[in-house]
Amino acid sequence: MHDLRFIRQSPEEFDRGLARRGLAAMSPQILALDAKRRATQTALQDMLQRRNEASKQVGLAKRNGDDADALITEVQSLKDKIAADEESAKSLEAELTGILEGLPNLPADDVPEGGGEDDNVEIRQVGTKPAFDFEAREHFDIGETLGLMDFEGAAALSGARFVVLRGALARLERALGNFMVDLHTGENGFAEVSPPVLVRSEALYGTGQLPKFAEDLYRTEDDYWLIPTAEVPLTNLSSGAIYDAGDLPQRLTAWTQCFRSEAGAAGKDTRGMLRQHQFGKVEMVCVTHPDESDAELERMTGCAEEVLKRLEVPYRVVTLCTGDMGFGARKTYDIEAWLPGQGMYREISSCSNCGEFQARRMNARFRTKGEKGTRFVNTLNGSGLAIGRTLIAVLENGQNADGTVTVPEVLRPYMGGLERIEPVKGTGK
RNA sequence: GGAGGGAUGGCAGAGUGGUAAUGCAACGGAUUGCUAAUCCGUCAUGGGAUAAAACUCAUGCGGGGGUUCGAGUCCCCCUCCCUCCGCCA
Repeated sequence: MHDLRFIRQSPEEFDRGLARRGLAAMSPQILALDAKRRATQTALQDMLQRRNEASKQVGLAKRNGDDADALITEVQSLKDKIAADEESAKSLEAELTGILEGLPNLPADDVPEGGGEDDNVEIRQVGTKPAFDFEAREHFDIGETLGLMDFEGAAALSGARFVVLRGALARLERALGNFMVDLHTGENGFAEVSPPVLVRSEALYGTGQLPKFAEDLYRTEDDYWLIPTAEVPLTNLSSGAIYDAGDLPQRLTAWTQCFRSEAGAAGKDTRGMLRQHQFGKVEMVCVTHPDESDAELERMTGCAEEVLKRLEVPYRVVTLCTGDMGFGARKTYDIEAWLPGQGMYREISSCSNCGEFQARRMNARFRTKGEKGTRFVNTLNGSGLAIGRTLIAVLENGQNADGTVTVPEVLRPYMGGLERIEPVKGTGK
C-alpha cells in the first residue's frame, strides 16, 4: 500500500517508480481524486459542525423548557445533505483505496530496468558445475528410474502437477527440510515457527496477494485460503504489532507446504515436479528497522545461498529487473540452481525486501525509545529454500551413470547414513 | 454443532441518549537535585491553516445499517475473541 502523503509531496517520483515498473502515471488521477475527497470532506465537516452546535442548543433549550422547534427543523433540513456528502466521501475514499491497493511497490533505485526475465542481472556464479562423462538426465527420468518418483499414482489421486515420492526420495525431501531448518535456526539466527497453512483473507491482504491475485490461490468452501507461501503467516504474525526498536530484527523460519493454482502457467513446466500445485518450502521472514532492511536483504540472501553451498549445488544470484519483480517487492534477488539435466539455471529461491509496503497494509509498527510516535517496520521474505526444487537439484547434480544418485554429505546424517540412492526392484505396485 | 460472555487510545479501565473519566507507560517542559520524586503540558486519525508549529474543525468506542435535534450508550445485521457443553486427531 502506498503512502498518500508521499504521492502528494512527490508525485513525479511516484510516477517515475511506476514507469520503471512499466505502468502508466497514476498521480494525476490519484491527486485529483484526493483533492475531490478532501473538498467533500471539508464541506461535510462544516455541516457537521453546524449540526453539532444546533443539537447542543436543542439540549440546552429543552432543559430550560424553551422552544427548540426552529433548531430542530434546521438540523432536519441538513440531514439529507449530510447523508449525501457522507455517501460521496465514502465512495471517493473507496475508489482511492481501490486504486492504491492495486498498485505494486516502487522499485528501489538500484534495481535494474527491464521488461522481463531476460533483463535480470547476474551478480555472481558460485560452485563448480559437475562434468559428467554421460548425458545428464532430467530429474523425472532419474526419479522414475529409481522407481521412487510416481507421477501416475499422483495423477490418479490428484491430477496433474502433483507427485508421490517414495522410499529414499520421500526421506530425502524430509532430510532437506530438516537440514534447512536446522541451518537457519542453528547458525543463521532464525526462530522456528510452525504456522497454520489455512489463513483468513486479511492475512493475504497484508502481504499483498489479495485482492489482486485471488486466482492464484486455493480457497476453501468456508472461506479459508491455502497459503501460497509461509511468507503469509510468518509476515502477518507482525500484523498490528508495535515493536520496541530494540526487539528488531525479528527473524522467523518455517517449513510448510505451499499451495498454488498455477492458473497463469498453463503449459509451463508440465513435466516433472518443477511446478506443482503443492510443494514444501522453508521460508525466512525478517522484520526490521527501515534503516536495516537493505543490509538484511543481503544477509538473508546469504543464508539461502549457504544451503546450496553445503549441498554442493552450483548456483547463480540474479537481481530481478523492474519488470520481473513481484507485487510487494522493492528489490529482489533470485537464486537459481544449476540443473545439469536441463542445462539451465532454475529459480530455487527468491529473496525480497518489501520496505514498508506490507507493513502499511498490516499496520505493523515500531517505537524508538526517546522518540515520539511510531513508524512502520520493513519486511523481507525469502525462500531458504523451495524443497521440491532443491530435491531436483540434488538429483540432477548428484546423478551417476549407473542410475544411482549420490547423497550430499551434509544430508547423510538425516538419511540414516545413506550415501547413494539405488533403484528399487519393482515399484511395489 | 449448542449455550453464554465480551470487543473503548500503546496498555489497563470507567462510562444506560447531551463535550470520551481515570490510572499506568511514553514524549516535551518546569522545579528540586543523594540511584529519584513532584508539578504542568502533550500523548488516535483526518481536514483546514502554517515554512513548521501554535490554532481550528471533524471523525474515532470491532465492522455495516437504522432510530434521534443529538448515539460509545437504543434497535437490526455481520465479524472476531473468550468460557462452558457436545464431537474429534
